[in-house]
Amino acid sequence: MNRVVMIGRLARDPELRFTASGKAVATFSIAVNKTFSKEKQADFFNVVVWNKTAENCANYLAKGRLVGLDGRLQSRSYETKNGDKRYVTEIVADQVEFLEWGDKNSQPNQTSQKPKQDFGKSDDFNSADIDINDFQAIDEDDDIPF
Amino acid sequence: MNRVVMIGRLARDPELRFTASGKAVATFSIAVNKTFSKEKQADFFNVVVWNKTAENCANYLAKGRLVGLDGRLQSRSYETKNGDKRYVTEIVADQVEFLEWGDKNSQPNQTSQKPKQDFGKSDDFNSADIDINDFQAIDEDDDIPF
Amino acid sequence: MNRVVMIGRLARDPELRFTASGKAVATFSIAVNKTFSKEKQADFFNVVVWNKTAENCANYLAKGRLVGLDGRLQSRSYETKNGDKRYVTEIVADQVEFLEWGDKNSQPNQTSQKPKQDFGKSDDFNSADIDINDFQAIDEDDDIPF
Amino acid sequence: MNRVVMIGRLARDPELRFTASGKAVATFSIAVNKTFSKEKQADFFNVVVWNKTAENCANYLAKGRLVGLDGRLQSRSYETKNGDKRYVTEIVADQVEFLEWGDKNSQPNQTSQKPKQDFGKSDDFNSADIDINDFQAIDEDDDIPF
DNA sequence: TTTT
DNA sequence: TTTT
Repeated sequence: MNRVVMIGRLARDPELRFTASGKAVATFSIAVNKTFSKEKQADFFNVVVWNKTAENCANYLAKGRLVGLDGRLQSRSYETKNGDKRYVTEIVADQVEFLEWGDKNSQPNQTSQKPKQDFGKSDDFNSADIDINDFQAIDEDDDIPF
Repeated sequence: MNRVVMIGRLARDPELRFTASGKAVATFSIAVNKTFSKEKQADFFNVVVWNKTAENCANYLAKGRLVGLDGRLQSRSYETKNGDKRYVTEIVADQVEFLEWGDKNSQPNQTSQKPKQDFGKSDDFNSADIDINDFQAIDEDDDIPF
Repeated sequence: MNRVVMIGRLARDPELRFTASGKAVATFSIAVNKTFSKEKQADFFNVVVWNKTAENCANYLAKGRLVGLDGRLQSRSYETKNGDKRYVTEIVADQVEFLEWGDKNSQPNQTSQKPKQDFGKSDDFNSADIDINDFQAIDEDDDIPF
Repeated sequence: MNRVVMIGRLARDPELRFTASGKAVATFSIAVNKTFSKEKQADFFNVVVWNKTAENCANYLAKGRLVGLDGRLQSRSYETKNGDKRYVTEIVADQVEFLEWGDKNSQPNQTSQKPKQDFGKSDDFNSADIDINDFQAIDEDDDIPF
């Protein structure tokens, strides 16, 4: 069991890439305000999203937008250029709920018309077709993942 | 909102320290088996526990024991000796459920007599008395947190 | 371990009551859209909130508002007037995140000025001062809880 | 977003049934100890599990066994024989982690040999092939669901 | 490397 | 007894 649930704001625009096998991956980072602090501090986490949900994030999210995430935590290691191993902990979200709407470049507007399909709750996530090695494939071309 | 829930095994014995203000902090790392993999792979995460729960973890947990964790995710940055900033993401558990019992040095034994108090579900966690700066206090004396 | 996390809309205005010992309790129900359905169906759940968070809900939430909930699930039984036992499962939320703002009677408006204090993340929830019998106290005066 | 995570013990043996379309459904109830109580009280919840995970539960779980659940909360209504509507809230678990092993009739034994496949983390759950009407199909033949 |  |  490994479950992570968050509400936070994108700290930067999502970045969309594709694995060797053609799968979409979006990455972004999210700012989650700390509960127990008066002075507005936040925690920042890296988020990875796959498949159709990744494309929806790339098309409909932008820096500053509020989202709900449901997924799992993942640890990954990679080599720096000077050869040392670095460890990264990131959220792999299988559901991204859009809490503010608008297209990528407009101002967030919650009362704006949503697209016909509900992109916020992507039901196209199919755990069966996830290849755990796809992310390594990305690392081959592009060695600093974040 | 920021919630993390996991079941996994301690990858090393808990380490107990105390902040300047006398608060107990235990740290350990946890191995969580990946769901979608035949070859037994795991994700490893760092865990921080405070107060009485920290002491219970130090007294009753050891490498290999199975635990359930309920808490939040936290990001923290620290300086390496050569002055660059490094980012760490860790789980701050406010509840640790012991799923295998026995004292620190014995073999895990689930049917063994539990201690009179239920240490697994520590109800002494009081969010009000957490000082967000305590962890910095630790960093002053001891600069590589994990 | 017992954890529930949801995002949904209030299906009715919150109702605020006080226990014999003077503690505030708010109850409302929440509609959560089902993920795997084209025809917009929802699940409806009863929610209970205590203390200052209860008062904030009563003051700042209304039917239709979007909220994030973090809490636990609780089962409770009560007697009907004709003497049979009925079982209820409800969410006891210790954190309510307001995802749309405005006062109780205005239209939700996300870009509206928030109150100075952050009511959405109530940090006044103190598990230590919850008396598990308070809810029974309510039931004495008022025997159909929802 | 709708997420429920629990650790608890089966309060009765799982019951296995099949929908009209041949899908397996297991139902059982789970006892989860309340965190804030000295006198061992528990909350009881109904749990529904589908497909291969349902069959694994029926084969490997029994009253008293400890499990971790990860799923969502669902509300459902049904008619009593005398025609009034009754509302039920239950957990639909898409992952069941077996925390004590042994076959259905033996004593739980955590150190016993696990089956070759890991039944505890069922990776055969495929959201795409869930038919939201299957449960109604059950209700037709068998009108008191629990 | 950070959001309202 | 139900929300957008």
